[in-house]
Amino acid sequence: MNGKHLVKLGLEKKAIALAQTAAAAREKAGLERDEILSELRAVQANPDAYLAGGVYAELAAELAAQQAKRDAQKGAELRPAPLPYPVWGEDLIEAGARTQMDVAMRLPVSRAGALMPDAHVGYGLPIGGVLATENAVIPYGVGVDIGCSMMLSVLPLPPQGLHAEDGKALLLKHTRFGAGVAFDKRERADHEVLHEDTWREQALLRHLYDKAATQIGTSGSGNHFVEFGTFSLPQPDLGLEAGEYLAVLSHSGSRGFGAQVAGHFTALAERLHPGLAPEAKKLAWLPLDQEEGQAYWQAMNLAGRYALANHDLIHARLARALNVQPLAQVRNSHNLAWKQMVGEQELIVHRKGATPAEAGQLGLIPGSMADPGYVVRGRGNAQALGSASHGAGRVLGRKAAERTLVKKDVQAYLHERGVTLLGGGIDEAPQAYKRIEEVIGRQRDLVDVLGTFQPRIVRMDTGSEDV
DNA sequence: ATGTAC
Repeated sequence: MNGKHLVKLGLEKKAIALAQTAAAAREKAGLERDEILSELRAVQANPDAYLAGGVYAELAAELAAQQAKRDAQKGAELRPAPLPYPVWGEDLIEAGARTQMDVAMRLPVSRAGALMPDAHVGYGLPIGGVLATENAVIPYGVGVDIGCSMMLSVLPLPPQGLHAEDGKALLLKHTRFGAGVAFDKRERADHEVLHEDTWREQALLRHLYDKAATQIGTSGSGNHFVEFGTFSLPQPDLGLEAGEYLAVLSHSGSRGFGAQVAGHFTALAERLHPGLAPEAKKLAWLPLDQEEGQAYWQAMNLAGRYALANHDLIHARLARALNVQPLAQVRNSHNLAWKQMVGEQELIVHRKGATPAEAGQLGLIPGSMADPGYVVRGRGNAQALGSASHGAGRVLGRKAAERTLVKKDVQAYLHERGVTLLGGGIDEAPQAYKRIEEVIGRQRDLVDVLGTFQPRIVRMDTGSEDV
């Protein structure tokens, strides 16, 4: 018996060495070469039957591992063509976002999807993408800012009840912006989310608890904001009379805590799918029936609750400072995955920059620092998987905005609309966004508009170049 | 989006 006979069986290097050892033992036991080759074929055909023990056990283990790897590669193969998916506001969507959605719809775990009219390019799934998968959750299908969300508090005050200078002072005192920011220990608020047992159920969560506790109630950077403005309600709704109210609108996420959860599980998902095609690398998933998928699901939902807790504290501080109780509140997450019935099947519906819009569900779709936000009620459109856009969507990337836009034009835009801005970079200028009126106009079959919010006093993080 | 290290 020599290597050639084993190569002919189709064995690889490591398996050949193991087969040679086993074959030598069988020769010693007095078997002929043909008998041994026949035994080896039997091991190859069904390695699992030889795992328990005997001369072929090690070879069988190697062959079984190779088979498992081949199965995993095969399970990671993309479909040759994307499953079809509907698009809202196709004329508003750049080609790159379509290309990304096409790749997502070629994943073997994908079952349905939709693209919202604010869609633009992101990492993995495009922003404005909705993707339903079977027994799989994709960390980059949720996004880096897990649980990123909106909240509105309608206050029992007239819109003119707060002067710009007073509003500015309140925002400066009660909100915190910037990467890495936290409240001083003295000012730190508590929230029930910090008392959940969940934090103790994973090493990662235990590790991130202190960061989460120090950053709770803060707003972060990028497109996050807290603003006072005028809420206009043309018809009675939300338990309110029609009219105009002073209101607070916030956009915030899960801060450093969520970002680290996202980073950890994205890396884990990529390691689990080494055979995934390069264009789909950032769409690596975690099987929900395995430990890794369960762990992400638990951490993701905690980050979702934590993000909403941030809003709770922001709104509570401002309402308390004004000595009022909100008349009504609306909130929704727009970066998260949900278990949802799609047809007859329970699927994992990822919304990455998409507002849940099941029939009757309330949601908030902001425009920009100076454009109106919309308070909406979902229409439960099944083709959109019960979703709508999460905002206007970028028309210029951050760098393009910095290159193209001029401070003076942004200031004029703000002035025309009577908006006072604290912080805010040129990369967040209204001109960097699609026209929210058009984006809303493209999704009349997804949501009904019940009210609008016009920003008046806006706080954001200081951008690379201030406005 | 985060806040550190391609």
